[in-house]
Amino acid sequence: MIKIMFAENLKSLRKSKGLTQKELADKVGVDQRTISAWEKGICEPGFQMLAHLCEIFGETFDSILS
Amino acid sequence: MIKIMFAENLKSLRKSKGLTQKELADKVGVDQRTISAWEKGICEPGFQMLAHLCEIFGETFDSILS
DNA sequence: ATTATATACCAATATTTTTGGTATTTCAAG
DNA sequence: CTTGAAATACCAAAAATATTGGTATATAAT
Repeated sequence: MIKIMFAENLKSLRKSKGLTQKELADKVGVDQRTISAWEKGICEPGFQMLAHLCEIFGETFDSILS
Repeated sequence: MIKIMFAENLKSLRKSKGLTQKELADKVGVDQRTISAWEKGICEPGFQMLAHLCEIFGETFDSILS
């Protein structure tokens, strides 16, 4: 059973770009607390939003999910 | 704006394995109509389920989503 | 044509995600 | 230290999305 690493990956990618949760939230059009929830593994975005995040960070689906 | 091809990919992967919606549904533990909805782009599975589907079809996240 | 199997539709339910309001934490400046 | 501002997190309700019960329609084989 594969573990989805999205939460941790998102957090470290965001930090590596020097962005705050609020800044990333604005970029993708959600609230800062949504980013917080994603990073804490409370919930996850849909595919379209995931693609948007991949685009921003220059990552593939595979790298951001595993 | 990237188009997510999940719906079409899922359908063709399922057919390439010679599975019916019901058979795939049983494999992953959902109803046949859920598979139908995924294939018609009405809704989409979560990451864990997506990973399960990738595993079954021997595909990567990238190949199943793009 | 009849039966069996496969897929799709609608509407209600269940579940998940998102946010309003706010609390806590972090951290730099004095 | 203490203060103030920026960053992140918590709770509960709202909003949005996914799933399924009941059933209809379609596809295929005999």
